[in-house]
Amino acid sequence: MARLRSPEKRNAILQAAVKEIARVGLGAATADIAKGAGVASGTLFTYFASKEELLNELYVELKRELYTKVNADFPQTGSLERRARHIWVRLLELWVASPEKRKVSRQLNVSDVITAATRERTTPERALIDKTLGELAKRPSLRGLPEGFAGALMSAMQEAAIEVIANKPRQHKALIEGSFSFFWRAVR
Amino acid sequence: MARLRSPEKRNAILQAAVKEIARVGLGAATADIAKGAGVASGTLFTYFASKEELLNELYVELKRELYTKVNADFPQTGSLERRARHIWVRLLELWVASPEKRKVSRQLNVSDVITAATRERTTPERALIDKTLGELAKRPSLRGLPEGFAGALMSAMQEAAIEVIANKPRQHKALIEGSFSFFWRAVR
Amino acid sequence: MARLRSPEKRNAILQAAVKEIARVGLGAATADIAKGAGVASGTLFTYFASKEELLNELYVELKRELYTKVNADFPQTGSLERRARHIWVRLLELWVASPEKRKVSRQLNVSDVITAATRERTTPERALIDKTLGELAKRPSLRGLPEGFAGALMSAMQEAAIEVIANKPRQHKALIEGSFSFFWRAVR
Amino acid sequence: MARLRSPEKRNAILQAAVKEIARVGLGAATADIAKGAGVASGTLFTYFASKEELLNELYVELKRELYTKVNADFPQTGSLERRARHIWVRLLELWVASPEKRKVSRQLNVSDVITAATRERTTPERALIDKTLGELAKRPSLRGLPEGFAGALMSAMQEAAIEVIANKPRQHKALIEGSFSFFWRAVR
DNA sequence: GATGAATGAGGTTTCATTCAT
DNA sequence: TATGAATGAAACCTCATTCAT
Repeated sequence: MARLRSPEKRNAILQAAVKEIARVGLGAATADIAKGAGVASGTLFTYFASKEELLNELYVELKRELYTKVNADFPQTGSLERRARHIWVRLLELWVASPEKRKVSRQLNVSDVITAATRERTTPERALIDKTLGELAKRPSLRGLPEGFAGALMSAMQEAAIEVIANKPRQHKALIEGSFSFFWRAVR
Repeated sequence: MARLRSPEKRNAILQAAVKEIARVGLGAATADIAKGAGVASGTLFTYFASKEELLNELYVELKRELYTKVNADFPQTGSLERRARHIWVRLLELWVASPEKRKVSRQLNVSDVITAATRERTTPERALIDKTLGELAKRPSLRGLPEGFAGALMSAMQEAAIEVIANKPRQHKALIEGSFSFFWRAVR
Repeated sequence: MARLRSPEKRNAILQAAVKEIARVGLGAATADIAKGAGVASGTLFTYFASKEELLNELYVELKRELYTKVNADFPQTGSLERRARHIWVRLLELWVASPEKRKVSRQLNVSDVITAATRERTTPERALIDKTLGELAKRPSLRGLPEGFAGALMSAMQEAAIEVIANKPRQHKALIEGSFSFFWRAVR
Repeated sequence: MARLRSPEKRNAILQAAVKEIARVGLGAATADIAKGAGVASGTLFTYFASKEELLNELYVELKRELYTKVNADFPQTGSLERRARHIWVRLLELWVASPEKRKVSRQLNVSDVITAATRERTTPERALIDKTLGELAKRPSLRGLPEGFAGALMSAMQEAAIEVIANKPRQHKALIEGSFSFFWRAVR
């Protein structure tokens, strides 16, 4: 048997990609990513057929990690507010903890490299979030606005929050709570 | 940059940059932008010292155009709601009308090419908007949250709105109004 | 190269090489050839020390197969014409039957990968053919022209014939016969 | 006005391509070709959009040069034999004079890089040759054999001749004449 | 000032070959 | 022996920028 493709190496490449892209943008050279991962430049392409594929896999990995952590100890039987707060708090905490990953996520989001198929791959992990968002969308405050608005809204408001929180990391706990209060005031 | 010979040519280049960047991202080749503007590839560099400068100038130009149109017939003596609605409606209308410009703005925003100095250059034109946002920030609903949150919030919620409106261009008037109602409900 | 474990695997690699080279030229990747042969990419190098060696072995194999089939039921005691016709017909039939092999042979012939030593390795199998060609060269029509011309001539005229026959596979029997008549008219 | 694309540079690249391809085959690196032509590696691509295009242009250039020289002082009113001999002699003389070009031509011919469209581009220059070949094809010796056979035949027999002549450059005049005699004996 | 050919570093990707398993 | 991941040198091509015209 030959050496097997190791998940460690794959992860090292993905991590190095986060670092490099956070530093120089999506134009990050695959050679630099490989070097950052401690593998030869060609090795990257045994794990990802092309830079495009690497970027798409990175997107999935980043989202999955996020959603997995949100899903852990999710208060499924809790009130709508409790569930919404859980999502809000978890996501913001994660973003505060890994600003690089958030930065990369944003770059991937606005670029056109991420295919629709790739985006779909993350839907299973989003089930709990989507269900909560769905309930939110039926609230009187959002009725009449198109489906999808609730989700876009939450993301957007979190973006706003994180932007501000990033500048005041000391108070992040309070700001996360405060921003949720505002959000909840709006949608409830 | 020295004084420029032909503002028309400069504008042609900026317009072509919007088209190209909307099409292929920030990696757009300066040669293609020049061709799109109907000038020689070298000419671009007599108007902009480097691609980086072109991008920064484009950012300023885009923001200025936006703010200028918001400032026109701004209801300075109107109520806070009236002024907030004016800003909301104008910005969303402009984005609906020029999706390419919005796409490019977003790309420029998340990338690191735009310097702090460049961002500051747009503050004068933002005076009326900032004043209104400042008043908004003092509302009870936003009190306790850091300065800047109101602005970030508005942008964010508009992002959410535009995302949804872009898919239903027919109903854009109603959706702009509906999304403002929601926004106002939250902050008032 | 040491003695080889599995002649089947060796043959599979050579066959796959024919397929791949016919498809994409001499630049065919060894990894693709290995895959086509159903072996691992590294395995190829236990049978052939290098790609160059593989190509040289392939050349020999192709020629040997050709000559072996020509030598089978060779009319050794027949007239010069009979023997010449036998060679002519057999070779053209084989080429018609395996266009891929012929294509590969041609590519190998014009490239510089095939060494003189390799070419020499096929001489034993060419004995009958060379003897016939030698007799041909002594004909009045070819006298005065250098040794080797007869052989080059036959190959060349067959090339011309096959080129045309390839486009009319239905009539190949008649065309093989017709082209031989012409050839014989020339040299007899 | 900027520097204009210079035919000299284009020719230098084509010549360098001949040298390099004759030396190492069609796998010749574009960078080496550029260096051989005394231009920067990128410059090659302002004259030829891709290596493929370079190869196709090279094919045309090589054929045109050949045919132009054959067409010069072509004995249009001469007998069929005279015209055939003219073609035969001229082509072989040119091949003897430029073995590198002939080698490259052969490589291009057997590879699949040359498109049908490219081949067609050389037909105008082939008019005189084709007309002569057409008359040849109507000779009793070739009647019954498909159209195109005469041309393929001449090329092929010349290939055979050149193969032999290349080894005896001293006697090339005599061998060219001798080989034509043989050819003519066959078709007349 | 305007032009666009020239430059060459740098980008992604391929591939023959090696070698740990 | 067989495997296929790992390697890194090239390969082709792009592109921001310069500069002769």
